Amino acid sequence: MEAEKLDRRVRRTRGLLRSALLAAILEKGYERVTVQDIIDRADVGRSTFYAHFRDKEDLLHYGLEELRTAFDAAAKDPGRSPTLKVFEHFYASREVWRAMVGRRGSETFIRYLHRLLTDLLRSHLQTRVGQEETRVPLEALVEFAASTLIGLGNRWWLEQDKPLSPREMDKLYHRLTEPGIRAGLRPKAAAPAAAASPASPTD
Amino acid sequence: MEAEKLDRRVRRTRGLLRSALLAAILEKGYERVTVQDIIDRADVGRSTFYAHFRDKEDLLHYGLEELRTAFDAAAKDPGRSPTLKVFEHFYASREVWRAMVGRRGSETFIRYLHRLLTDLLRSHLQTRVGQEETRVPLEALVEFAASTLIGLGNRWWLEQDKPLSPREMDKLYHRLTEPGIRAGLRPKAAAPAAAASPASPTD
DNA sequence: TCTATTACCGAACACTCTGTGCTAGATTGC
DNA sequence: GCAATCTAGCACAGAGTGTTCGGTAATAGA
Repeated sequence: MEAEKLDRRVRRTRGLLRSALLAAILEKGYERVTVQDIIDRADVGRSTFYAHFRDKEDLLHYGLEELRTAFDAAAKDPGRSPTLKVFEHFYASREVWRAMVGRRGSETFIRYLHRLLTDLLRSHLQTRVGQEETRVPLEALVEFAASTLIGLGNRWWLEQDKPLSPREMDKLYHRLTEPGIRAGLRPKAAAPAAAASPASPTD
Repeated sequence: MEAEKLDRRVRRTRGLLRSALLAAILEKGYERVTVQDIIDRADVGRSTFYAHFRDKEDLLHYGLEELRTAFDAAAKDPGRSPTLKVFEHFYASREVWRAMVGRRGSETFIRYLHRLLTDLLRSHLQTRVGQEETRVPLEALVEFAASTLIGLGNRWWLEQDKPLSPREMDKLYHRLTEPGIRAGLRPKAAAPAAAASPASPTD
């Protein structure tokens, strides 16, 4: 993307900083990591750090660029379930995700992730529903899908000793969310028979 | 609870600190509030603060005690939907909740809230399902219900200009989650007719 | 009302971290 | 090889944290 034409020293420095951040996160969790930690670990001068990044968060975003592009790609691929792609990402580097989202996780990061996922799911749901006016505001559905994805995916799934495979997880996710989303997406149709009791009419 | 037998000065100080924290949160968001802010606002000595609370977060928890007891009560009342109670709480002080959970919100706090809600929902689901072995691990369902409650309730609902009433919100919540929960709770029964496509042979 | 107890104040202190500025020296691209 | 660019290292001001301590008030209880 832009990684080619840079001075070798710059590539080196940024690379060092990125891995130092990652290592530090794994060790103590993002929130507790300080710029000091990072530059010590990377063995890079203080001023050098600030020559490249505004602060810790800036560096984080830089390190997460590939993630965003991966998600964007997933959103544009209409073929397969975008959530499976997400779960695969989670699974592939679960230690990192655990450190980022779990107990010692990072608020900043979760917020960032949340935004990525809402963007992803919004565009997915939008193509799915077309122009129809949905029974429930689309944004609510997006929020529903996204928070479940993070909650279930990170706060539950990855905390397990022996997590399900991404595919199974995706299946589980859909089993839980699909009915609700379907109900919400459906245009203004027959009497809903509300929620609590009957609940029968899936399709 | 324990508020009776305390020295009047102690009550005063803690009260001042609690409201100072609240005010500061409303103004700049929890994360940006410093101990300095709090004691300035409360006009209380620095050492006094630390005589009562370990840090900012400790004070927050103290200020949230009533919330916990309210939720505990809701959990023990088998009559009505516990989530409605929660939504009513949210609605009653939406400015605060917005400040705590919204844009400038606090992930520390969300984490805390998340725990409260998982406890609440776990006990609710548990009584509901009894001894049956559920199709989906109960913890996953709890997580599903809780993250949806926070996401939908705080990140979407309260951010609206003219939010639905708590009752409507509760209905919406159930419309989205009930089908999934039902599917997950159901013991190992007949062919599910699953979710997305066939997804058949689960186990 | 008196008194022993308890809580508060304020200021100082050591500490950690942040972000900026500057110069001398090393590496790089060409 | 040489000019351009990057890095190291250090010093600095500023903000915040959490602790300590002696003096001063307010309180509870008799």
